[in-house]
Amino acid sequence: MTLRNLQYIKHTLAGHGLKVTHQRMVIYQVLQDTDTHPAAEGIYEKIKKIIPSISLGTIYKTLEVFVEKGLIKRINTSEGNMRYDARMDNHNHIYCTNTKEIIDFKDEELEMLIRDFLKRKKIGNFNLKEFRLHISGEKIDPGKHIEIT
Amino acid sequence: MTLRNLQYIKHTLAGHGLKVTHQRMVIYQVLQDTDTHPAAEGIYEKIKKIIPSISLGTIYKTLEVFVEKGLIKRINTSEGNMRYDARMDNHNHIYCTNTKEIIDFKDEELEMLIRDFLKRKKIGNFNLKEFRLHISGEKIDPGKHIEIT
DNA sequence: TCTTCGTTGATAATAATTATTATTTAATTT
DNA sequence: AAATTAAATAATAATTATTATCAACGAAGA
Repeated sequence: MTLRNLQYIKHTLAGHGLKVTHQRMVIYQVLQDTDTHPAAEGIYEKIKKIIPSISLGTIYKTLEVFVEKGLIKRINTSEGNMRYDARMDNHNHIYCTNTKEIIDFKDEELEMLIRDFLKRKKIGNFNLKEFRLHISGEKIDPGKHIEIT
Repeated sequence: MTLRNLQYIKHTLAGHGLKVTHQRMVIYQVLQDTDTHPAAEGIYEKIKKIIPSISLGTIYKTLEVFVEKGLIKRINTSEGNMRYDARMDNHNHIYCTNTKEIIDFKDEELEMLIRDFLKRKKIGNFNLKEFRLHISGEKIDPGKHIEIT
């Protein structure tokens, strides 16, 4: 965690009306450095290595506050637990039903395609916030990565 | 529940390798007649009106079995509970973040658009099963319906 | 009808999350 | 810089959602 990052994180938290605490800084930093969309428990394990005294309740509370303030997003899953995403730009998700991985997938063309479609297709009495394509299936070799070309 | 439907449901359950029981028939029928994507608790309330002796555990077990056999689908949500969808054709979902409603939205053009895109965009080491567009936002008047035109 | 085996209902157990509260910490005031 | 205030944290209890267990029951075939 560089000094530059530290300042940036402080600024981000404060800018969202949050009191800057060590716990929040570390949690936010760890989320920023993760693209695996972890659950609370997984985040807890990572943070414990940095702040051994952290409480699981603090993780939950902090995640809730971050979601509320628009710093991170909750991810839609059909599993029994919640997962989080610190990436706030529009992007899609690929779900692997056996490894439970959620892989980011950004594509400008797809985004334009859908955005354009939705512009034509009017949804009345509804204030559209965002859209995301959920692609689901199974990795063929669970040990290897998915490759998008 | 007409006699015709009864026969159809029996056939559907048996056709998926399930023993035909009164509970399963009623649960499947109710799911078929619902497009609100209810949670287990909501389904339980509906079924209790028809089979007062039903147990919540039976609802959960039955839903699990139905999902496993491909009769219904679990829906991805960012809430703390699971929701179910008996509609098995490809369609998309509109999420209202304040009423927690999930509204079906089917559009052939959109489907073609995405299907065509995915055909060009190859995802390696991945066996694609399905895709769905998740649209989220808020109803402007929560008392009224969303209108897609 | 009898038998078999899966299903159901009742309930206990577990997992995930939220709530509570005393203590600690950051920010504010003096 | 010390004192004050208000909010955040840690520890833990409580709640919610879901899954597991098991005796009794019911469906389907012999």
